[in-house]
Amino acid sequence: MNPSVICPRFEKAMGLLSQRWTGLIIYQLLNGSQRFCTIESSIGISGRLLSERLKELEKQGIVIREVFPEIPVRIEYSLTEKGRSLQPLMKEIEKWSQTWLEP
Amino acid sequence: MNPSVICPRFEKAMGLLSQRWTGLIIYQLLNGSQRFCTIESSIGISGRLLSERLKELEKQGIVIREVFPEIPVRIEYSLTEKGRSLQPLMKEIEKWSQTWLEP
DNA sequence: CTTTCTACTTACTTTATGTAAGTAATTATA
DNA sequence: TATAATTACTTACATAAAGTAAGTAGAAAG
Repeated sequence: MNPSVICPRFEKAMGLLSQRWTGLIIYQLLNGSQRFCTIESSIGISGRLLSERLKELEKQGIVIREVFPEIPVRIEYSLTEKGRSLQPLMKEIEKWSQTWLEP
Repeated sequence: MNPSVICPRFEKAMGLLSQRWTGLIIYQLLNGSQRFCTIESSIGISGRLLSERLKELEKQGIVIREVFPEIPVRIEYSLTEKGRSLQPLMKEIEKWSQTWLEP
């Protein structure tokens, strides 16, 4: 692998999006904060990877994990401002897919 | 893996974008048609994967491969209309990355 | 006649993803 | 009371995808 010539920020963004499940998790969270098992069943990811991805997205400042100390505890994941700012991008993907892909 | 509840077209589009290198190849080809080795060195992908990705993108109708029977032969890859229609999406990624990521 | 270039392919290693089961705390059901 | 279910994970292992390096074939250049 040779060094690339493309803008490093763009490459980084692509690196994020090109990780499996990352885009779908963000897309799903654009509907509002959600619990682990809700995300899991809505996009069909396994717990193992969802856990891994959410940690990574938290580290990137895209997702926040909130613990509500009720009984039983409730844990919710939601988008930060940085995460929500991905909405126009997601809309573009939606638009393109409606125009150019079959279901 | 459970069945997902997300729009299948959106999922398909995400599946495309979330394959490593695919986005960068398309981004690169938005600058105009290019030869194998040019794409290879501009994004830093290996020949093995570039070959694989270009075949897939051709199958998806996003890229066309053209052979110019000169001596020596010249082979160029370019975007179809479907491929070029990804430009607004790419611009959004660019925009987001400029605002929210560090290089 | 050996090296270089282009557009690949093949063989092999490493990393990522998928699958299944397990855990701990709590709650619901028979 | 015992058993099953729920939530938010983790662990262990199998398979698939990606990375690395070398090879190939045809042509041209030194």
